[in-house]
Amino acid sequence: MPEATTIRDTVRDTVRGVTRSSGRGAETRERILDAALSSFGTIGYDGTSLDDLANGLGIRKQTILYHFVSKRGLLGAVVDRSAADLNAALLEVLDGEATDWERVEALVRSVFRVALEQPLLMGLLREVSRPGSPAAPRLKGAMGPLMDRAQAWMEREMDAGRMRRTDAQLVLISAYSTVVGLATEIEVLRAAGLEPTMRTVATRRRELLRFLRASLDPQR
Amino acid sequence: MPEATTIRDTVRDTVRGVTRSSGRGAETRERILDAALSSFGTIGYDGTSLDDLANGLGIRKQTILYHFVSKRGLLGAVVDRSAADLNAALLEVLDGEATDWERVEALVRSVFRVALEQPLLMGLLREVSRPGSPAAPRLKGAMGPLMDRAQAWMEREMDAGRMRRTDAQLVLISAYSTVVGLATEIEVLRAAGLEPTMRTVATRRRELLRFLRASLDPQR
DNA sequence: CAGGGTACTTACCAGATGGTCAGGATAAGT
DNA sequence: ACTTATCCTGACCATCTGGTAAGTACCCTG
Repeated sequence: MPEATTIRDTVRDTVRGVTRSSGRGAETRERILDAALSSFGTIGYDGTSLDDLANGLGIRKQTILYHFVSKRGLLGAVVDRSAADLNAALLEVLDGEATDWERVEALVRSVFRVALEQPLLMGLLREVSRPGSPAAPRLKGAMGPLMDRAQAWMEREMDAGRMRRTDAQLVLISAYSTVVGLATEIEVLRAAGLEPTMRTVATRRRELLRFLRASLDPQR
Repeated sequence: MPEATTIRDTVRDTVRGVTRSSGRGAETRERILDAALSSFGTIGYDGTSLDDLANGLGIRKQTILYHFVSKRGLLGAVVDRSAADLNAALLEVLDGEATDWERVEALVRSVFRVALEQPLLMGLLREVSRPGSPAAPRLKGAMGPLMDRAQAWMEREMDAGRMRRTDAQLVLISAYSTVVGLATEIEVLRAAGLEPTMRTVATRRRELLRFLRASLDPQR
């Protein structure tokens, strides 16, 4: 479509103007990350083309490559930033004053809040937790320390008798995949023409909490 | 890599011999479907190239296109066959003599058995239940009738007072995404270096049954 | 044995993809 | 005014993509 050139240039110049008037450089980087997260999380990594991504932003593909070196680099950066977001949400709780079961509940609520506020992030998580995903090791690297910390905390609780003794890692993975499954469920609901309600999510959360309680609560 | 030609030709001729000596035609079709299921289910539709698929089978890409016309056609055929497998497993139960709650339990067990025996199928399900997947409508078309039938049965049960009155479709979707989530969990477990045990799966199944019981059992 | 259908292949292609390279514009430092 | 670093772009490219066209080898049937 050759006649689109005018429009494209207009868009580009507009964006340019905006970019230039406010802070430089870093802003473009963030916009690329946002768009990439959205695209990776919905149509997937392989389904995302740098050209399309750039066009959607009124930018040339080379700009993306300038900031992130390669498509993989972009994926890595997206994963890193998303993992950092998740980390921040969880650390807030882990550093909070809630203890014992309250803390577990606070963690679950925190994760579900993130899942609701940033559905794109869940989409990315699902895309990335696929076997053979090029970013799987990256995610593991970014989320691993937090997982280790959570696991260590759980094991301390077990030693102190405040938690029932089980395989902490297994429980964590179960919880993780429940949350990712929630993302799947929401998408399937949408595909079936049903808008996901608060009730669906709340049900899942209640289930997860019950599962955790059954696994961890020493009283039961 | 020009020197690979010799090897490739050798492979091709060997395969040719095998193909020709035993049953013809239809066998190749099935082999392609198997490989495609595996590839779509793991690295995804976009990540799968017809050339790679063909090379893995010692076949030319055009053979695939001969049998399935296009890449989409191949995906459609894979989805159809997989849906037929699932349908068969479920119909066996739906046509069986189990009634009421026993039937629900039998259905769940049946699905989990399929999930364990054919993990690839679960991978495909996950790939396909992604929003915007090119095969989503196809899957809906293939599985829809069964879902409708299950839903209708549930509503009859509700009318008869043998099931608690709830949104049947919602419950079905919940159950569906639990199973797909199971696939995710198994994969994440593998990524974490843990072999999924029978216990993990059994736990999930128990949870799903409890959820269903809580939703459907009129006694509770 | 001629003819037609089936299964598969070689040869080829247009378009898209990720990526390279050599700049151009702008702001900041000297 | 000159340099330098940052940010972004146009031109270009090798490779891979799904897909088409034109065969070839084989089997079955009349």
